Parts: sequence; structure tokens; C-alpha cells
Amino acid sequence: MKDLTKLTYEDHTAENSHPGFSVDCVIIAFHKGKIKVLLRDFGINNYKALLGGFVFNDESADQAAHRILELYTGLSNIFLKQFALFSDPNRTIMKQNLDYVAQYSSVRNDGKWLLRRFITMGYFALVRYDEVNDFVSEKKQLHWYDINKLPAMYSDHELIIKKAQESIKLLMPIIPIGYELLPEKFMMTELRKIHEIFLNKKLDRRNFQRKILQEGFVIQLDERKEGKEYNAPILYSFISPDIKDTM
Amino acid sequence: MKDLTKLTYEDHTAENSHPGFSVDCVIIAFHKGKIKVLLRDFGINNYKALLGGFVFNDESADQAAHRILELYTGLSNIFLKQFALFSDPNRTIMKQNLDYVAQYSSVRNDGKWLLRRFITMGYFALVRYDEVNDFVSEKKQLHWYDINKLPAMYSDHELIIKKAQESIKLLMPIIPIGYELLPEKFMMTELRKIHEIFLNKKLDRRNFQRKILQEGFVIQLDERKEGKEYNAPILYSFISPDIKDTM
DNA sequence: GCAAAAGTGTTTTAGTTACACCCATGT
DNA sequence: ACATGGGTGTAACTAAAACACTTTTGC
Repeated sequence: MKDLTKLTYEDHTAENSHPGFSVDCVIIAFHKGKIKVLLRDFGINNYKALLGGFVFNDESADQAAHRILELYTGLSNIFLKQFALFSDPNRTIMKQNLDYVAQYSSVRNDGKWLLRRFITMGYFALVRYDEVNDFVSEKKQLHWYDINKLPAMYSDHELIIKKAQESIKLLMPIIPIGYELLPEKFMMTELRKIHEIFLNKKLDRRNFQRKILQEGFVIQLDERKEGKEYNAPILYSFISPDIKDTM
Repeated sequence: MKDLTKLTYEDHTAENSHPGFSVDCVIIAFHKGKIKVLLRDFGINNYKALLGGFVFNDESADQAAHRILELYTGLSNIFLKQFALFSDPNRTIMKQNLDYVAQYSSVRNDGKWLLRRFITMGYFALVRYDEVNDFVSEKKQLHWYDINKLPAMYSDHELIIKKAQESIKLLMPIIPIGYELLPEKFMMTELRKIHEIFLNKKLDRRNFQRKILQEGFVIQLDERKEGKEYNAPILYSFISPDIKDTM
């Protein structure tokens, strides 16, 4: 594996990257009751874009996605999952793309390569807001957006996010969602909120709690959230850091 | 859409296809109590290969997969699903591939293009054996293999099949498997057998039947399988041809 | 003869759903 | 004053799992 700290978007050229192919990461976090997506300024028309990049000749798409994630969040070993391939022949031949390339070509000589058709693999990553936000907030072009209130987006990136959301909803009965998004100690309400947002429906407080606890992945701590005097919320933890191994 | 009947493997060139990218289809059917995969002779060392191909410049990967499926099975509108991307940088740089290209280069001049790195999207298709076998059996290079007794395979195609199997197992609680694999009228035992193979465990006959029937997608017909005198198996049918729309 | 497969119901256990009250905090 | 959110338990219902016998056919 390369030294990731040395890599930036500018390191990609037509020579060292797989042609016509990219990866795009839907980086998802949970903060203040909302599911957030990390996007970057695209630079044209105030469009926002997913965090993506190209696949070097000596790495797999999964490795490229991990590299890109580390580049933008500082985290390695992040939970990351392929969810769909986007390959419409016209997906990158859009006005905003042409504008971008026109501008981009002035600083590098392979701008035309970017005008070629690209097929992109969509990945979603689940990260802990608190663990990445210091790193992220240093980069002025990166911002979090509520997944249900997306800004105008470059190319088909809004579609990619919607598909990621659908995939997560579909996977929820199968994989224990929440572990990757929450800090070590969390309130049951937060975990329930995450489920509610992806399932897009209200869940009964007590039934949810009973179900989660009897699944056995979450335990109640002998500790309550500070700052409240009356009925301070009890804190919970996931028992195992190896849940991702069941995927 | 092009005239599919005119297309063969030979129609692909470096000029008309997306570079370094392919699709591979794991075509799955059910016959005589076994899950079968359709493979072609690869021509070198008796290796077998998945049915795959390249993506033309004016089609999406999904369209390419459908085109390839129609080419090899005669069926359009087949149930088809992306399940994983295979992008190990070394996946196609294998001895059997070099041998193949050496042989292949003698008949077409872009053999070296085939030696480049390829990223492939894995699709699985579920088809009805009876509907495709007449078409398939005309092509001498195509054969069905028990998914649990695979022959020696080209490149990473065995891995691709294993991953397809895992994906189906994972999706089984979510999507009603079986509809795409069985003829209009079928025995409950056949449906159960399909579930048993993918889940890799025995299921209780009566509990399975009750569960399936109360899900509501399958109804009992007033008809029994012919050819048996005593306790001829009752036939069943799926009620709706639109189950795939729920995907 | 024996294994295999098909018909057929009941009981038990586990899981899911529905539902109400109390009290402090913040607006 | 009111809405919000947090603590707490039970009863009804639905779903899943375990389980046996009989008969014919095919080997």
C-alpha cells in the first residue's frame, strides 16, 4: 500500500489509473439526530459531489475506495461496502461536467480524459461523526449534508446517494446497522433514530429497545448521560468490535 | 437496442467497447433437484468460464449483461442482479489467460488488449431450465454444472460463482427466491429444495410449506403431478409475475 | 426388505405488536 | 401551559420450531 498521506486528487493521470473507471463513496455519519453525507464542493454552479476517485493500476477498486476514504476522513479500516455500479453511457456527459473539464484543463493536460465515459462503483461507508469531524472540518471544501435534504449535485451523484440509502434499508434486517455510526457509548434513542431514518418510519420506543437488547449485540451500561438531573438517559454499548466480520 | 441476434463475441473490439471492463453472468437454473450454472468451454486446459463479455460504448453494464444473457439463453427480460465487482489487479493475468491470448491473437489483431487488466461486474441470473435448455443445448460449447461440483475454471470465475451463491443466500430472507427458477406449476418439494441448497441446510417439510403459503406468493392448485398413482404431489404456482418489481 | 417421499395437525416456544402513566425539561 | 422525551411492564397476537404416522414406489 502506498503512503496515503502523499496522495491527492492531482496524483491521478490517464497513465497510472484504470481507464474509464472510478469509485464514488457515500460517506455516512450520524450527528444530532440526522443522517449526514459528506460531500465536497465541485467548483461549478455550486454543485456538490461525492468523494470519489480513480483506481490505480496496482490496486483493486476496494483498495481505491479505502484510499479515498482515508484521504478525506483520515480513517483507515473503515466499514465500506459496494452497493451498485453506475454505468449509464451518458452519466458523465453533462453540462456541469463540460464546464468543469474546461476549467480543469487549464491546469493539467489530461482534461480530455475526464470527458470520456466513466463507469463508477458506488460504495457506502459508515463512520463516526466525532472521529472524523476534526479532520474533515480542516478541509474547507468538505461539508456534511442531511441525507434527506441534499443540495444540487454533480452528475448522477444524487441518484447514487438514493441508491445507497435503499441498499442500507434493504440490508438492515441482515446486518446490524448502527455500530459503525455511533460512539462507544450512546443512547438507545440515537440507535432508534438511525433505524427510523433508514426505514423511514417511526418505531415503538419500548419494543425497539427490547428487540435490540435481546439480539445480544447491545448491552446496557451502568452509566447515564451527564448533564441531565432527572431521568438522564441510560447509556448503551455494542459488545463486539467484530460485527463487520459477519458481512 | 441493437439487433441482438447479430451479435457474437467477435463483435467486440477495443474501439467499440469500454476499456478494461467486462461483465460476467452467473446463469443459474434448477433441474432435477440440483442448482445448475451455465458455463462455456474456455478452450484451454479444459477450463470452463462464465458467460461474459464487454460493454459497448453506447450501453450500460446492465444492458450488456442482458445482451449477453440473450445471446446465450435466447431469453430477454431475464431476472438479473449485480452482486459484486471483481477488481483484483492480477485477476486476469494468469497463465491460462496468456495461453488463451496467444491462441486468440492469431485470429484477431487486438489480442493484446485482452492481456490488459480487466475489472468485471458480476451479475447473477435466475432462469427456468425448461425455457432455455433447447436453446442452450444447440450450442456445443455450453454446459450446465452442479453449482456444488464445479469444474476447473478460468481466472477467478470460481470465486465469482461462490460470491454469487453467498449473495443469494444473504438475499433470500429479503427477496422471494424460487419464482424465477421454477416452471409455472411446481411441487412444493422443488421449492424447498432450492431453499435448502442455497441455505445449505435441511428444512422441515411441513413448516416450510406453511410458511410459504402464508406469505401469500404461492397458491396450491387443484391439480396433482401426473404419472404417480399414490399420493401424487400437489402442484403449486406463484400468484404474480411482478415479484421482480419489488427489487 | 428397506429407504425415500408424499399426504396430513398439534403443541410449544419465541417473537412481535399494541398500549399508559409519571415526571422533568425546554419553549 | 404544553410539547418533548425519558423511565418503566403486560397482555394479546403472530410466527417459528419441533414432532409421528401412514402408504406407495423404486432400488
